[in-house]
This record gives sequence, structure tokens and C-alpha cells, in this order.
Amino acid sequence: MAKSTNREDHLKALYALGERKGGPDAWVATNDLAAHLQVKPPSVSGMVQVLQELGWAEHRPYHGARLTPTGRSLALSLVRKHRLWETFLVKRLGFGWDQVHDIAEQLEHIDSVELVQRLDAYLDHPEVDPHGEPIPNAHGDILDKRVLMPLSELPADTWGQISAVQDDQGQVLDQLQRHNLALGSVIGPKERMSLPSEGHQYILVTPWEEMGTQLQTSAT
Amino acid sequence: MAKSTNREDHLKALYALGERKGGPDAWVATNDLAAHLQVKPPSVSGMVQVLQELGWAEHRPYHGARLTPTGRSLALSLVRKHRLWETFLVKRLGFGWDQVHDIAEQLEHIDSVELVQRLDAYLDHPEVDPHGEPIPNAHGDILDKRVLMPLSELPADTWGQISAVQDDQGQVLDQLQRHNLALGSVIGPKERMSLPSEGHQYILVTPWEEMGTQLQTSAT
DNA sequence: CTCATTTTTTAGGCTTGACTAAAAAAAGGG
DNA sequence: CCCTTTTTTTAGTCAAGCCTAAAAAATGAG
Repeated sequence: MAKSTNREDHLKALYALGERKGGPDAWVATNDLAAHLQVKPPSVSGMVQVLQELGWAEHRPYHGARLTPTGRSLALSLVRKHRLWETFLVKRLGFGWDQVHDIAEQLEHIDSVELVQRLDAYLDHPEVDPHGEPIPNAHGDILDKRVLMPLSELPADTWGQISAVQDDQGQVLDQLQRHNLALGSVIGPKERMSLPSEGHQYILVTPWEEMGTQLQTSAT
Repeated sequence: MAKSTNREDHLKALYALGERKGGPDAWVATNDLAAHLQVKPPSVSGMVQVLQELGWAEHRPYHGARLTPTGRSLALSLVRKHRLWETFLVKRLGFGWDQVHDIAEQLEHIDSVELVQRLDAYLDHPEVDPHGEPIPNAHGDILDKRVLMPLSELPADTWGQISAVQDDQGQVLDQLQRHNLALGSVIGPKERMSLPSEGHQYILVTPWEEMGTQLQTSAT
């Protein structure tokens, strides 16, 4: 029993939803995994069993699943690969930030430690990917000192600078693209209203003090 | 029914062995495919049926299989991707020419037309890969005007310049590496004797006239 | 606390692609 | 030309992952 694209996908989903629910100790529901992976719940039940046998996850029936340290470390290496490839696609090949997710989703499963090392060096050891998300280092550590908050939690009268976008499907990126907003753009009440509110929780901003007038740091 | 890694692997094998047997009209034996793919003959029988149903190959029972024009075109696009990725790995990431085959074998299955286009441009539209093999263009045409011959067919008293190495497993590349020979190296009777003769048919040379002394054009 | 609803798991089936064993076709030596 | 050997195909298994339908556990409304 070893790695496979499917097992890796479940591992990544478990990591992503676990983070969203509050870190390494959070239990993730089968239904949530199924929704995230676009698969029916029984398929997840089966795969979670497998992950447990592999020592990558623990499973409490009718309660949920969460990663073991081993699983977490594997998941982080997948996240690292995904974000490095996205960086390559944007910085080197000139793709738009809203075009790279699906391709990176395939590339992240390429199995070669040396490839990742060389890619990282070739990109000058980037700290964040084109969406502003931090890239775990080779040890699986995320050294991200920024303090970001979702746009949905930013006080209504405060401005914010877009610092990261957590978007697995690309809809939020599409929206931002359409409003000419990019990483680094500063966002005020007007922009906030014109963006669909469901996306606000995935847009991470740096609160922007003492802003009276709109300032566009970066645009596309 | 559509693409899958396995079907693509069989397609590529059928193309490679067909070329080796004399071009698009040659029939390829089930056993040869099985040996090339490291799989048992019954598995090939099954897969060849599938390729036939997909319209990618034709199959005459107990006789062999060969690609249809559609299948050939798909195979060439895989060869193109494989060789572009190998070029990327060597030219941009600094891998050795003997290290890239297995990684490219994975990368060639990545599905994105735009990725291939951009990669090609990023590498300045290379005409040959790091092993000297021609890279088919986007239309699947190989425009290779060089006239090469296998080292095994080079007259014993003639020198030759290594111009391409057809090596799917990497053993021939390893041998060359060990003898400090690379693409462009000129090879004489002494080198020829020290290289295992089974590999000679995969080393393609440009006959090198009027050579009295050994000349090393390029070394590693 | 109970009973209906929701969530999750179990059971059983399907497809892909591998395998072994056995049957069928082709090839080749005498 | 026959009969043995080799090659190829057919038949029947198995594992991975997906599915639907049904059973079981947890939840929550009254």
C-alpha cells in the first residue's frame, strides 16, 4: 500500500478542511469531505478506512476523521508542491493567477523529491504562491508571519489590502479578476458591496488603517 | 471512453515499436508491446481491444496492432510533451540527461494544451530534446533533416559523432555517462569497444569523415 | 424522553486494468 | 506435410475506487 492520486486527494482535503475548522486537532465530517471532493459519502468512508490503515489518518466512526502527524506531513508536502507549481506557472510561464489551479492539481502528484527541490531553487525559494498563500518549506513548516483576516470579518468602515485568496474552485478569483482586483489591491466599502458576499470569507486582507481615499496598489 | 494514463502508455509503446519496425504501416506484436510495457501479454490483448474501440489502433488477431492516423497523432503529441518536459528539466532545472526520463514519463500525462504551448515558447521552441531526439511540432510533424545511423551500422573504420540516443530505460545513457561521452562527442574504435554492444543500435551517430585523431567536441 | 430526520456506514455492484491458466492459432523443424 | 513449439487470445480472478440502496447511529424538535 502506497501513494496514489486518490489517496493524496483525500489527504489534501482532510488537511484543508481540518485547517478551516481550527487546526490539527479538529475532526472533519465525512459529508464535508465528500462535498469537497465531489464524491459520494460512501466513497469517502471507504477511503478514510484506507488512510487509517496507512497510518495517515485516524477515524472515529460516526464522528469524523483527522490526520496523524505522518498524514499531516504528507499533506503539507502536497500543498508545497501545488503552490510551487502554481508559482512556476504564473512567474515563469505567464499564466494568469485564475488559470493555474487545475493544472497544479495535476502537477502536484508528480513524484520526485529532487524535482521539487530544483523547482523551489529555480523560483528563488518563494514564500507565497500567486494567490498570496504561504508555501510550506521542505520540512513542512509554514513560516508566515502575516496577520490576515477574512474580508467577511473586517469591520464595515475599515479598508483592507487583499493579501491572499483561498479559492480551490476559482470562482472568487474570477470575481476579483472581473472587478480588476488583484493581490495587493486595496478594497473599500464600494468594492466590498459589488463582490458576492459568499466569497468574502476566502479573501484574506490586511487591515488598512487611516485610509480616506481609494488607493489601488496593484491592478491587472 | 477517453484518455487515461494506461491507454496513453500503450499508445506511446505502439508508436515507438512501430517506428522501430519501419514506420506507420508496420504491425507490432503483442509480445513486444508486453515486454516494452513490462506487462503480461493478456493485459496487452485487452488494452489493444480498447484502443481499437476508441479508434486509435487497428488490431488483426494473431497478427499484431498498429496505430490509426488519429492514434498516431495522439501518440506524437505525447512524444512532444515528453521531450519538451525533458528539455525543461535539463535546460531550466539543471538535471542531467540521464535523470529526466522517469520524471518526464509522469509529466507527459498532464492534460493542458495551453501548458504545452507556453512551455514550448518558454524553451524557445526547441527542435531536439536533451538526448538529441527531435521534438514533434504542435501539428505532430517531425521536421528533422539530420541523417543519422545507429552506431551498430557505422563501418568499423569510421568515426561518428553522437547525435541522438534512443534510450527508454536509461542504461545506454548511464554507459555513456560513465565513459564521459555526451551529445556531440566523437566516438572512435576505442570507445566503441568499451561500450556494451547491445547499446550500439540506440546510439545514433553522424558519420565523421577524414578523422585520424580522436577529437572530443563536448565532454561532461 | 421519544420519534423523526440527518449523517454515516455497510452491503453489494460496476469499471478499469492487472494477473494466471487454459485454449486456439500460427510457425517451423524434420 | 505433420507435429511440436511459440505466440496470442479467451476465460476467470483480483484490487482499487467509484456508485446506489439499505441499515445503523447520532441529532434535535416537541
